[in-house]
Amino acid sequence: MGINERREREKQEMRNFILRTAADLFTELGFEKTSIRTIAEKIEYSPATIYLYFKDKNELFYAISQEAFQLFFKYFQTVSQDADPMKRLQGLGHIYFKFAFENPGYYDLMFILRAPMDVEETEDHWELGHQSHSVLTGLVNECIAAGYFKGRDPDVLSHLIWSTVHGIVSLKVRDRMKVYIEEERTDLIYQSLDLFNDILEKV
Amino acid sequence: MGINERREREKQEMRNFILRTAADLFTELGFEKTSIRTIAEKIEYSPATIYLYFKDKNELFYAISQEAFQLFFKYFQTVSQDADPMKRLQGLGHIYFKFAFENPGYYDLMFILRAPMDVEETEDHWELGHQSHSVLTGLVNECIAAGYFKGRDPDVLSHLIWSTVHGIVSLKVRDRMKVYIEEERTDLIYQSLDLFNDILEKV
Amino acid sequence: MGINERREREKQEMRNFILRTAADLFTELGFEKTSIRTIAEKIEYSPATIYLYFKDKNELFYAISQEAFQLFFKYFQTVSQDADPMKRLQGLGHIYFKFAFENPGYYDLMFILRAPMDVEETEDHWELGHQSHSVLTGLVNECIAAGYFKGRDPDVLSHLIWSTVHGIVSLKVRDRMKVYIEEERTDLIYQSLDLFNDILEKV
Amino acid sequence: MGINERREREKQEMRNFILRTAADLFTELGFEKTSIRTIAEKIEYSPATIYLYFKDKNELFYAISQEAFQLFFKYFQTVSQDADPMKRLQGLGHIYFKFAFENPGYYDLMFILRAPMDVEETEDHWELGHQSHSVLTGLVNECIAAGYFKGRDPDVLSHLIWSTVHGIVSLKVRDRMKVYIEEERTDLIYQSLDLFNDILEKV
DNA sequence: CATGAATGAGAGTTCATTCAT
DNA sequence: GATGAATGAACTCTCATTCAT
Repeated sequence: MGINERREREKQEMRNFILRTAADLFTELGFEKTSIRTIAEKIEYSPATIYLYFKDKNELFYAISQEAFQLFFKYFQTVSQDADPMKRLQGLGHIYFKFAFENPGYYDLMFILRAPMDVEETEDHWELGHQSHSVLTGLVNECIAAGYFKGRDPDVLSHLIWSTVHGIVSLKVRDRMKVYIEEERTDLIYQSLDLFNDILEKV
Repeated sequence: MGINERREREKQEMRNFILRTAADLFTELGFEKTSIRTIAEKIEYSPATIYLYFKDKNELFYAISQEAFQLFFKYFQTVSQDADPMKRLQGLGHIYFKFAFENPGYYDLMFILRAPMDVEETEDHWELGHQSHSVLTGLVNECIAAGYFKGRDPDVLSHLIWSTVHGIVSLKVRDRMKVYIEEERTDLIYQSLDLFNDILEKV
Repeated sequence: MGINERREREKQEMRNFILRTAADLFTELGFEKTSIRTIAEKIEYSPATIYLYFKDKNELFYAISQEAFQLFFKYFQTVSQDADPMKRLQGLGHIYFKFAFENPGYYDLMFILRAPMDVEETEDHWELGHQSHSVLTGLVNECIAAGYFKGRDPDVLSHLIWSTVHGIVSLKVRDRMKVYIEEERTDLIYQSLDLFNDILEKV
Repeated sequence: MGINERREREKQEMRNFILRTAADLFTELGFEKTSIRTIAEKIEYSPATIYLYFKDKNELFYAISQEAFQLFFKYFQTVSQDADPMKRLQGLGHIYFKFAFENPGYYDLMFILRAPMDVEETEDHWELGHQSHSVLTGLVNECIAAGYFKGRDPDVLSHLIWSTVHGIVSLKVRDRMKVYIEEERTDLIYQSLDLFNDILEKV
């Protein structure tokens, strides 16, 4: 058993190693331009080796996506402990930004990329996505319980909030801010978020 | 003369035909996965034919993009004549939606796709984009002049507004609304927009 | 009749026009890189037009070759009228150089290019080549009659002479003089020819 | 170790196999008309395989060229040990012929083909060519030291000698001896060389 | 477990050539 | 007589994937 366990562990480590490297490359080069060979070169193994750990590029893609959602969820756990749920909700936007700008490759994968979704795995694949989303809806509901958002539908609220932060992030990530002066773009992003958080209190 | 005119017209029609088809395919498959061959097959011509109308894949991409921005701008012209600029601004969101959902391929190309921007054309290429954007900033400024958005920065406002509608649209277009019940998604989108428009008055 | 004649004449003129242009391009770009389209563009006609005057690229190639040999022969006619055949023979080398360096494209075609010789025309195609060559052999024989080249075979002599000048020219034309200092190359060529001519008298 | 050695050897053999085949095809069809596909077909491998051994068509070309110059240099090493440098110089011509007619593909590549020299390697690429050439200039200088070639410039001499043998070889290799009777061509070549060698003593 | 070797399929692109008008 | 439109065949090159060792 001990031997088998160690083997299993080593196998997992290798898998993770590949995963991390692939994720880095996705971030650096984008999905389409990241080839199995590129990954193989970076991990200093042969392309064939990758196929020992992942059935094909698709499975690799899903595994990375899984990783991404896990990390995303971890970021969400760091939400402030403030008594006021509105404060926490406002902080969540900043956490979202942090994740997106620290892991643009993951973000792309999770929320923008039109990926090969032709596999069945879809069910449990979104599991972690749901969990993260329920952090948001949870906060929205807490806000409502605390007297905010009077008369508003929580689903609509969560959707609007998500859409807004996603919109800000994805215009940036996909380089669509050319109408704004280059030096001011980063500022603009945070000002927009702050403005939105401001408004949130008045909704 | 008549002959030449007809020829010219036919040539333009063919060009448009290719353009439309390519845009559809770009939408369906993404830029990288849309090959000249795929387009050729769909229009039932040989790949070489496409090169009679476009220098290379890049030029084709730009032409589509150009078309897209033109159409986008046309949509923007239909903004209501309401005396209250806030009403007009609120209407603009609906127009934006209309464009996006009636032309999802174009939308993708314009605001989501990571495209080969390695060409020099960049200057005039974004011209129409700028024009459309200034419709938005124009309305925001009018609103300010009319007493709305007191104390707010117009650039931040326009960026937030754009980001929000873009966020709503792109989550939909890129199929990232799986956390919401399928039948309610469309409703949700419009409710979010209405909620946002609502809020706008209070900013 | 008059009409037909004029038509025939015009047709010949067009043919020649194409021929000249093609020859220029061959000189400029080399055989392989000269496409029908390139030629068409330069003459400002459509590619299809060229096929009205030449069956295919091969025939065009042969026609140019024909032209080249004609011109070559013309150059040879300018050989000096010196009483001493040795002087005339020595002058022929310079004429050969003149042709080669004034018409490097032709020279390539005639003496270097591995051309599509898959056609039957071969018989009369070399006719003019033979004529030019017999100018050389004629002079060699005259030299022998005048007492030069005692005990030497005229065929061997003519072949050696031709080979030598061709060797000098083709090393230059095909850019194989890199071992010699760039500025001295042209000089070297003429000095070698002069040296060879010098030697010739002592053979 | 033994395994790795064998693998390495096999890899080299494959590389050489491709190299030889490509050289043959370059000879037969010229550089431009020799496609990767043609080579692949001839070696009965897929086109992609060639890219495992050579980065691209250019590198393949350079590798062949390299090989060719190496072999050429080896031939030159076999020059006779005769005390009289003139004898050795005269022998060099025969060695040159031997190389050229035993390796016409290589010869073509080295001294005739208009190849894509757009790469930077040019410096060390001609290294071996220079070395071979200095064998020639060395002999010429020895001859001068021994009292031959009185009053002649060594550079001009070496250039003339090279040009002459190159001229003979390249008229043959490029099939331009149609003016001479087929059966006598080979003889003619050697007679011209002998005649030239003869003359050399009198220069 | 790891990989070197190989490949089929497909990418963008160019070109000589044809043919209806 | 001239050509616009079209194409089949060819090009170089890349990539995910397989398999014997």
